[in-house]
Amino acid sequence: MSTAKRKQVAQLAGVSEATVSRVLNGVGPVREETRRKVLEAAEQLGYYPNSLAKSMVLQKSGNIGVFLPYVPKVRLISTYYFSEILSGIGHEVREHGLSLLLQFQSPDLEPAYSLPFRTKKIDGAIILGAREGERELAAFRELREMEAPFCVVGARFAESGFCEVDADYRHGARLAVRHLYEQGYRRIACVTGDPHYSNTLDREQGVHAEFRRLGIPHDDHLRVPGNYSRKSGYEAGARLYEIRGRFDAVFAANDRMAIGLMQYLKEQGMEAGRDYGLVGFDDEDASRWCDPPLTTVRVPFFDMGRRAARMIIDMLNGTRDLGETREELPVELVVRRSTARISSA
Amino acid sequence: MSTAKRKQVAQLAGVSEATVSRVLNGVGPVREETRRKVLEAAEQLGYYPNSLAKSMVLQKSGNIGVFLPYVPKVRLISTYYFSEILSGIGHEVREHGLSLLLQFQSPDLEPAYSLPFRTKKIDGAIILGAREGERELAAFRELREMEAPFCVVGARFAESGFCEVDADYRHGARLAVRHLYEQGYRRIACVTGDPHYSNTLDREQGVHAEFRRLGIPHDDHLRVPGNYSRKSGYEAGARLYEIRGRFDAVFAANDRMAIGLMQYLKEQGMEAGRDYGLVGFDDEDASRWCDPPLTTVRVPFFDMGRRAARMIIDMLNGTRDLGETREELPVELVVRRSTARISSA
DNA sequence: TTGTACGCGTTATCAT
DNA sequence: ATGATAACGCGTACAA
Repeated sequence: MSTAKRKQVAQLAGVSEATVSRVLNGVGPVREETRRKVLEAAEQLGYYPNSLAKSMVLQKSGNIGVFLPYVPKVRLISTYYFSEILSGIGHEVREHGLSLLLQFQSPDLEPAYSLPFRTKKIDGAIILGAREGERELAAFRELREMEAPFCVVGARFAESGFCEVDADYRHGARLAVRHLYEQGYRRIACVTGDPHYSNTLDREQGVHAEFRRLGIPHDDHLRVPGNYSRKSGYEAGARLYEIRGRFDAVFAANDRMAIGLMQYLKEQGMEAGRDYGLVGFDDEDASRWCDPPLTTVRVPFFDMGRRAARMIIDMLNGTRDLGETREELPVELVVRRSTARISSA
Repeated sequence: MSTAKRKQVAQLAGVSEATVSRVLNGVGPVREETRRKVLEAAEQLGYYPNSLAKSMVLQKSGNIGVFLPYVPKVRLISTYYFSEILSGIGHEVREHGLSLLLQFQSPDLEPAYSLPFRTKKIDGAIILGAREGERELAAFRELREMEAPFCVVGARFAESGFCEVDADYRHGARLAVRHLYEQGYRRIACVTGDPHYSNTLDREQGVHAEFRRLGIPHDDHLRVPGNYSRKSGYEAGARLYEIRGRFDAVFAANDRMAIGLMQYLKEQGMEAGRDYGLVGFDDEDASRWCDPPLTTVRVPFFDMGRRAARMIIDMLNGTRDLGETREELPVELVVRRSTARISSA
């Protein structure tokens, strides 16, 4: 392993260690010739500064922690979502010389956000997939009291004062419902998501707000609970099939459920965009190529990641303070064939 | 932020700093009462050891780097693959007190595997999505010369001496072809993947080996190049449709392409499992719920991640040496409806 | 069983 | 423009 220390570079260059640092960090005045000598020596010795020592003296690790929730089936459920956000974070963070330290959450333990801060492993944190509840809240309060820079992505907390980057789910849901309405659908069923996430409620509120605006009466039979898995969508399909006379369209809280539902109904001979309207949420990859392609609401996960990273970076630079900042990125309706206008309207 | 140092704990407990360390690290003999006092003091002060200082003196960062390849559309192409492997790594690494440092590769730059080693940011590395070619090879040789522990996942390098964890693609391809044959298919087309990856060749070799064994003649028209994207599969579908009389089944080098191809042919009225046989590779999520569900070869990405992590951990512990170790995890044929036995065989 | 003292490789301050 | 030197917070011989 390379084992050249600053000391040796200094000796070879015939200068002091301090000068070596100055040259390599580009600080302070340095005679051009000295500079050259140092650079040469460093090059020759294959010297690379030890980032641990650097971190030590600077009192910052240079990493930002990314907390991934424990989902029994991350692998099955939220692949798309997290990959996108992570890519966004990585994209933003790359040029700033920061590193990402992945933090996998443990199953039933309390969320352990503060530990890596306490041990100085991370300077800031981005928290993904936070759920509602007192436990999360307590963990966040702790972070706030420590004045630890952190940003929650994809969740809203009533008692805020936290930094949050989210999408405008409510508006997205309204767009979706409005679109169904404009396509001639009137009896709109709603497959909801896992109630542990704030954005599940957001979507539902959006739906109902738009119902009110459009004068669509509320029908509790048309509300089917799901949990964002494809399976739960499939099962929702089954439940709705039993009352197929009562709905002519479905709003599903995410694409996976929409696709599961579409599949069940297809097995019963009902085709989305022909026998009923169907709109999903997220615009994940599969939505473009399921059959028929799914109308959905595009959520800018990648940008959410970027934005969150940006915020943390700013906080670390002192450019932004840690206080409440809730940002909701806009979503966008993506119209595909699953909501073709019904002829018999 | 928490700011209690070891010194204060020592004072409060009325012992020396060394003793504090001994207690907290559980080394050396310590009188039980001393132990208790120290623990109490630490608790009371909210003391957490500074991992930077610790790393500094131990000369190891405690992180292992995970290199993600630069793929213009990671987001579209390889989500499933990487999520799985990453989860596997995380799962294995969690209990060992190691952290994962994500390393996003830059576009056209040389692979920069060695830098984080040189700067002591990581103690070991897991490299994902390595491509064939002199550049990668040079980068790996450099690591080897540095005696840096690293493990390449999902790739094979002829000049090895590297540590590699991979899947038995060749065997998987043979299983797939054999299955098609057993289902009565005889004229098997082959949609290949991106030739920059070693496992692309592996699969193709497997196919041809099995062709030979079964006495299936080689027909170059039935080989359609793809690049693992769904789009390329769709296009392959178009090409094959033009010569639809000449093939009765398709082996696609991954599921995404298989699904794209299935989609194109469906648009032309050809149904997989009825009008032709279709088998994919990977067993990604979507394969279970496309229509018809796709017969495919399951690749244990999650386990590959675990295994790679395990190897690095062992290397760091000195339990395993850095030399050549190529491990190929077994794959498994998953039969679904896309290869239903043809009736007219 | 416990304390003393040194070193890990930097950055940054203060002289020079 | 450059050189000493003091931290940074911890592990660990070695001494007691």
